[in-house]
Amino acid sequence: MRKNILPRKFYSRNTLKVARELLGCFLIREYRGKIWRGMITETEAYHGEDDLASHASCGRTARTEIMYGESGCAYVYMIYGMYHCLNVVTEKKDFPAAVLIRSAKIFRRPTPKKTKISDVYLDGPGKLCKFLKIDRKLNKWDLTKGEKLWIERPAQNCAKRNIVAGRRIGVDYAQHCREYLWRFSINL
DNA sequence: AGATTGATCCAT
DNA sequence: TGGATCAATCTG
Repeated sequence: MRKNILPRKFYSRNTLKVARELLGCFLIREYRGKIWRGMITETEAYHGEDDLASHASCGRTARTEIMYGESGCAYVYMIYGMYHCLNVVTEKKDFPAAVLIRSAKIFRRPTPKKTKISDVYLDGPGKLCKFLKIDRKLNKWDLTKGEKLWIERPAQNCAKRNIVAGRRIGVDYAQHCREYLWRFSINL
């Protein structure tokens, strides 16, 4: 049981590689006795202090400290006063980086079982967190523990097929970094 | 294109 | 302590 949890060494690598390989992985949320399970379909990489789109571009603060911390932990922040965004910390300790989980397809029934109830496609980090009851209480949560919130390996590796790369969303202020093709998605 | 909404950060 | 800023979403 739960032997497919992504280990810390998965996260403790190059952020772009992690962002690509998270596509097709299963995001799992356990909350008040219920378990939601879904496939990650869209991610964005935020990598290093040189990345002007990253919160870490201004260095260490109380808020960004988590991005410098142990990989495999959640970085959850509130944005625009209304929404939360879920990120997973990557790279070695003291290098600030994370992958934003933007979209996922949430299964409303166990995967193999055919059902008339449609799955939920959560396109957008705010909607994703709202549906999965993810807020700042999960900031700094260790995703390798396999409790409350974790990620499991995909049935098949999507990294080598069907990945679309594009500009990151909402980072027009980030000068030349806005051009980076650091957003990755797979078509369902 | 505008309104919403609150944590964060830094200059007072 | 005040105000500008913001990796979003919905409405029209």
